[in-house]
Amino acid sequence: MNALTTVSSLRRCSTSLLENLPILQLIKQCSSPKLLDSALAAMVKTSQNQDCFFMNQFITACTSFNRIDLALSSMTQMQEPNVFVYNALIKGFVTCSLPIRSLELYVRMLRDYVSPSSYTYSSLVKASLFDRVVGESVHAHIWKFGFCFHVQIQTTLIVFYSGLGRIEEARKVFDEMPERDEFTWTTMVSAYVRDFDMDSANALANRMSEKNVATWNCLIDGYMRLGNVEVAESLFDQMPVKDIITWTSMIKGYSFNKRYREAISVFYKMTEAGIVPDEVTMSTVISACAHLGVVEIGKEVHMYTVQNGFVLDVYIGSALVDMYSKCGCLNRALLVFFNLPEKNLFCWNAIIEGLAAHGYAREALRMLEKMEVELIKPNAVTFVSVLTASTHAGLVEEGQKVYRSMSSDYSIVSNIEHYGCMVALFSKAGLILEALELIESMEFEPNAVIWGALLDGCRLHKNLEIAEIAFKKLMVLEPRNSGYYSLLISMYAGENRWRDVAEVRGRMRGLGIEKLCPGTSWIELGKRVHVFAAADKSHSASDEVYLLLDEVYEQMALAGYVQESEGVY
DNA sequence: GTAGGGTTAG
Repeated sequence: MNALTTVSSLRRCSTSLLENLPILQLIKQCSSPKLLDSALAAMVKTSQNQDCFFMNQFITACTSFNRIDLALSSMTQMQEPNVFVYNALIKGFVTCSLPIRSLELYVRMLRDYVSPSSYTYSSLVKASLFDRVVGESVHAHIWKFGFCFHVQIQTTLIVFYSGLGRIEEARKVFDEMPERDEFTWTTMVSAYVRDFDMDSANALANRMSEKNVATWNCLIDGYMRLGNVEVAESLFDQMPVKDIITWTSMIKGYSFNKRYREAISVFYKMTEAGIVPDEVTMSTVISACAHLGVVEIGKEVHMYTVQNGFVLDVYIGSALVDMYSKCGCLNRALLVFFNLPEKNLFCWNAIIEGLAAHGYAREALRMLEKMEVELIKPNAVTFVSVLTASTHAGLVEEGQKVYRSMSSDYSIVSNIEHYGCMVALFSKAGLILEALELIESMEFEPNAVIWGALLDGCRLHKNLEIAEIAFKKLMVLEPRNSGYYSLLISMYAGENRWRDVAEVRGRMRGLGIEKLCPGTSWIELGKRVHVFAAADKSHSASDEVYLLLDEVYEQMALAGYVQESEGVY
């Protein structure tokens, strides 16, 4: 027997296998989107595609593989689809983010005289979350078909109205319900929390016979979001039962309020209390470490996730990438990034921002290309990173190309940050007029960052004329920022215009503006963070630091670095 | 006989 006959006999064999397998088993065993086609073929062959029970199962399977097209076409072949078939497909459209199509199918269902069930409306309310009028029509139908007292449907309606910010409507639904369960109460409390109305949220929560954990959690989250950490803390202490969401909400809340140390300490307390954290907790903690720049703790937390078998999901993944790159460990960030089993937009943004921050502009640009190849659509944040990197590296053409592709290929509208990047890119490259033109083309008012970038470019390229224009604007926007004065003073001094120097100095004095307070950097040694400023001699720890610094300067000089002393006045 | 549906942490 040659190879060809072996294959064809195998084929025959597998076909008959398919035919003999009970159809339900065949559908349930579909482990890939392709197998759905053979399952359907088998059903059509035996006319089982007319069976509503099987079709319901089949459509559900299609939905899980995102093959809603196949589900629809197979349903169209049916002579008498029943409510189960319609419901499966309506739900399928919602799951596949095609809400309008689910509504169209609903209309067809009514035309076919198939009576909707409560399941139909659960899906439909979800489908109408995007539009007020649609949702209201669905609500009307819910009344018309007698589901106005159905607890679960009414609860979804509360979600619907509160999502549109129509809290009074949501409350009306709540009040009109003849019976409510725990979910209903929590949903309504959560609606008030989302509306930042903690008084109403509290009042309602206190009317519950016993607050459930979800409600407590909801309130904690609300107070944290409003910056009321103390109340959140007291709720946390008061509540009788805490779950993982409670602990994670506290960690998240502290981070939200920039109290990262407390966030990390809650994490340790949680583990000491024997509560096992999950992926959400871990990514939150890692991100707190990133904000603090505490790489040692970050590593410890990273180790913890590895040792305890956490799934390296996109949240933990992007948090780790961000943490390592913010802590200066770009290599580790890259290592984590390339080993991620799944990467979403956030992971890509984290690594691109990391590369950009470390000055690897070309690599950041390459990453953008790679991400496009992997069909992840970049967003506005991605472009800010790439453009910033291009600016720092002076990659004018590349930056411009990326900027153009942002609007033409991705229809992303430039925000003020993108303009800021481009103005800086042009200014730094000496294309001062292009920068000015871009500023004038903006559809919103340029801010101080933009004029500041232009001013800085003018200093670099000695364009006093436009520097004065930028300075004038900056005097309106940020008249008390001493940096701009210093910049202009140094430019006048460079051209020996001492009278102008004196004039600007006089203005500074007149306004009582102090000299620029120096920017600071910090470094983590062991588990302590040390803060440095320019020309800082306060580190009495040892002279070694300064000796090392001298050596660094020397190496830099050897590498061809010329210190820019101009402009220091 | 079918569906697992509404609340809280990214």
